[in-house]
Amino acid sequence: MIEELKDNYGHFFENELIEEINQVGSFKEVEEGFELIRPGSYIKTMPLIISGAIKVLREDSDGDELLLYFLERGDTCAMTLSCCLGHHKSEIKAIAETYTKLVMVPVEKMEEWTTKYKSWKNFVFDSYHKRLIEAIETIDNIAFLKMDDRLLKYLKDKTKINNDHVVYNTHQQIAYDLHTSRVVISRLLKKLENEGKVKLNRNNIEVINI
Amino acid sequence: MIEELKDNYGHFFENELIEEINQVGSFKEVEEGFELIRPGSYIKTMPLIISGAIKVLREDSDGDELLLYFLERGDTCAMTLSCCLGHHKSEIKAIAETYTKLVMVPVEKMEEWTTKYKSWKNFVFDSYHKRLIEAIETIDNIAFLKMDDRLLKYLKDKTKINNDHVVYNTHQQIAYDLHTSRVVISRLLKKLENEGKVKLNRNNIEVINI
DNA sequence: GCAATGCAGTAACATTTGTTACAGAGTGCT
DNA sequence: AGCACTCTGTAACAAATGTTACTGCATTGC
Repeated sequence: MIEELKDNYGHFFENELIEEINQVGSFKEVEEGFELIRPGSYIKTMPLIISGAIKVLREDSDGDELLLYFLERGDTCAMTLSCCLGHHKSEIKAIAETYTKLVMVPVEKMEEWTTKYKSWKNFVFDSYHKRLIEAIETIDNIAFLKMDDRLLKYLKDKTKINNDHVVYNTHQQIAYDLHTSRVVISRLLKKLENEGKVKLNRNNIEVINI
Repeated sequence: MIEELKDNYGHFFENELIEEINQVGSFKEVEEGFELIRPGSYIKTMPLIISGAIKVLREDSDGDELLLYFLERGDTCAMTLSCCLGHHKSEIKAIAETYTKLVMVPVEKMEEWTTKYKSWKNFVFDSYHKRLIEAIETIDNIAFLKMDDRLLKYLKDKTKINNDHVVYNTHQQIAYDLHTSRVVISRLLKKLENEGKVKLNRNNIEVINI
């Protein structure tokens, strides 16, 4: 585990901190679709992502969903951070987007380290900043973009995150993430296909040129 | 100034910190409508709000606006925080919603204090958490609510922030905040009036029962 | 092979939101 | 009073999005 920590967090963290993470953290591998965080739960460990990707969703009281953003290697979940440090409930849901490797760090340590290691404190501040920016970007998208542009952006993000120009999703799944209906997504995808930007297959979408 | 600091931040901060804020901070009073932060600018001082309210907006490249949230007594601007600590550009615009009293703290101190005072570090973490939550609530509103509910929520927030059941705004101003058109707001307000929830006057809206 | 199931395509329609245009009422100024 | 200006109300229309219903195709399991 220590090698993977060094590779992914070595430029942020001092060696001592890496060693400490290695001692108290537990290594975890999860399959695609694994639910890491459910809304309303209290969180006792914090994930540091080694590889893979996690998608973070907002869920409203009716169970309607909306994709907030993706987390990647080197990221951590700011909501978990603030839940741990502030002892609040989770407001979000996190699901493994791909097969993902994580190191889980217990809450108590996190707080201790914000005093002990400057690099950890900065990492925490930086994570907050990034998540705040991403939340605001999500607001931009919903508020200023129409559904066709949001769909395009979604496809772009997916291909980037998964490093694959084919998006293995049904129209229904995309509709959930963007909080709209399957019919709307099918309609817009068809339009994109006619424009030569994607090729539609069963259960996947080839992104050609966007 | 020190009395006002003690009254508003005394429960968070140690006396020494209060004293230090008093020494290095500068007191500032701004009129309603004063632009505190403009997007793209670098920020060199951080505001602590003593009294009044500030509205924080997102602006897109076309100059379209969207209200993100209000800040009140005891709050600070998380975006300023992260801009200062991370030395990024501002992504938002902040305007005094009412006559507002502030203490402006220079950036250098802010960073120093995160190490020196535990209460300051926690205040910073807590501010981040609150802003992240509010950004996510804004996402909820835009994504899950229709315009009529968003308008209702806006009126509620305004009456609360200004502590006045009359909202002194033109329909056009509300339309800017909610990123829609004046006609839409007029239409929906008329509907609310017919439902007995508001009373419409020239340049103001009496909130009756929402 | 055949039934059951899930997925995608499409039409027809409803609703919500945005746009344009214009009228009238209130306000402030001279 | 007369004028310019801003604000609000309203109609008529356009566009975007959401809903329902039905079709056929591919896959799976029997």
